[in-house]
Parts: sequence; structure tokens; C-alpha cells
Amino acid sequence: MESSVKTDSKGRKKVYNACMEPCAIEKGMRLIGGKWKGSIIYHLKDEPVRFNDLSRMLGGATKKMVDQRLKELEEEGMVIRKVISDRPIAVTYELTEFGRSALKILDDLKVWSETHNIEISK
Amino acid sequence: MESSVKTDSKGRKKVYNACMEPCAIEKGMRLIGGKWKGSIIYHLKDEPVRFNDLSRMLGGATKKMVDQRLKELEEEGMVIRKVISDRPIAVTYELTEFGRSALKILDDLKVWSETHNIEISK
DNA sequence: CGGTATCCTCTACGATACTG
DNA sequence: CAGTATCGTAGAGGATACCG
Repeated sequence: MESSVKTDSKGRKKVYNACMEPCAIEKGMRLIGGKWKGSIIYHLKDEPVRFNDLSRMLGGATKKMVDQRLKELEEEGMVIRKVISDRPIAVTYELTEFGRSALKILDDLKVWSETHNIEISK
Repeated sequence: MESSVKTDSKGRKKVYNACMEPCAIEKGMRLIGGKWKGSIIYHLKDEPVRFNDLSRMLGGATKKMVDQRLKELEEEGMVIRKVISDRPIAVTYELTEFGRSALKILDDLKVWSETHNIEISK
């Protein structure tokens, strides 16, 4: 269904099966999986948070990353951006109802992760 | 804590903050997030599955990917590989108790994903 | 403060061919 | 059948500097 054909540098045809019928899990993972994305949602769970505060909370994510992820989350309808003042500019991000609906999963994941005391190899 | 310093091709120093205190959500995501990983676990939920059957179930993942993900899952203690016959060789993969403990989250994710009828933009 | 823009590197992943 | 080996590319993500 979802396939594209490209020709590589050596003139060979290549068929890219983008992702035929990706199961719901893969779809869901694209929304809340991916680096920082789940964490961002989770850190917005209680109240609107300002851009730089969010960056600091994530401790390790660059502004670029945070910015990028927030834009994705906005497009997906999980987060709303609000300008609360110009000069000096201040912006907050908060969850939509849809965003909120993902919190349970993220919280379960957090608990699961903590109880199994997961160590990162690399 | 976890930082390394490298020098790039132009002799500039670079500090890599690997991942300081990644929150539990990020840790968890590394185990069940990532392309195909959640799906593999989910497809093993009922019974042991053979390598090629698994590949087919995922419809779109190459053998290389499936192989790679299965090795990771094995190292993480979520999946067990069993050789059930040589000549012709036959191998199955099944979940460990730990692997099983992730099923609830994945199932919730699946339901969430389905009920919100998520569309993949790209 | 809340971003953009630029540059660069590293790895994830796909295609493909081959092996015991 | 169940992988391994090889090659290539696209893109993710970090560092850094700059802007309104």
C-alpha cells in the first residue's frame, strides 16, 4: 500500500515499504515514544510549564530537541503553546485532553521501569 | 556525572553529557520503545513463535531488524531463545516473566492508540 | 526569554547476498 | 530455516552561535 520506489546512486531500483499496516503499538510509540517525548508529556502533568523550565527539568535535552518535540506534540494535538507575555516574552506549554489521556500509560511505564530497576547498558 | 570529552576533526573540544539521570520514563522507553520492540513483545504474548513467523507477523521488518531486536530483548532478560530442533533448524522465542510484565503497558498503549485512531503523518 | 540557524557526526535501518 | 555479512543512505540529535 504505502510504498515508494527510489533509484540509488548506482542506478539500482529500490522499493521502500514505508510501513505497511503498522500495528497500533508502533503507531502509539511514534506519539509517546521517541527520545524525550514521553518525559515532556509527563513533566507537564501538573501544570503549564515554561520553555526553559522544561528544558532544565529534562536535564540533558538541548533547546533544539525540546523545541522540536514540543512542535511535534503540538501538531499531534497533545500540547498547547500559550504566550503569556511579550517583552519579556514568556511562553508556557500545557497538555490538552488528548495529551492527558496518555498520562496513565506513561505513569505505568514509569512505575514499571522503577520497580524493575532498569540499568542502561550503554 | 556521566560525561565524556572528545575532540572533533577541527580540534574543538566537545563535552558529551551522555544522559544525566535519565528519568524512569526514558529508561523504560529504551526497553519497550524503539522500532519493532514493543510489537515483538506483544506478538509473543500467547505462545512461543518461530523466527520467520515473527518476521512475517511484523510485516515490514527485515530479518536483520528482527534479529537485532531479539538479541537486545534476550540480553535484557525479556525473551528466551530456544532451539527446538537441528536439521532442519528450528528456533522459537518466548517471553520471560519480566517480558510478560511489560504486556499490560503495551496492551494499554495499543488500546489507547486504537481508540484515538492515530494517523501517521509521514 | 524563547527560540533559529548551521554544522557535523554517528547510528539506525533498509537492501541484498550469502551461509550452515 | 535462521540467521550473518556487507554496503549505503537518511535522519536524528548534539554543539554552538546568533536573533527579536
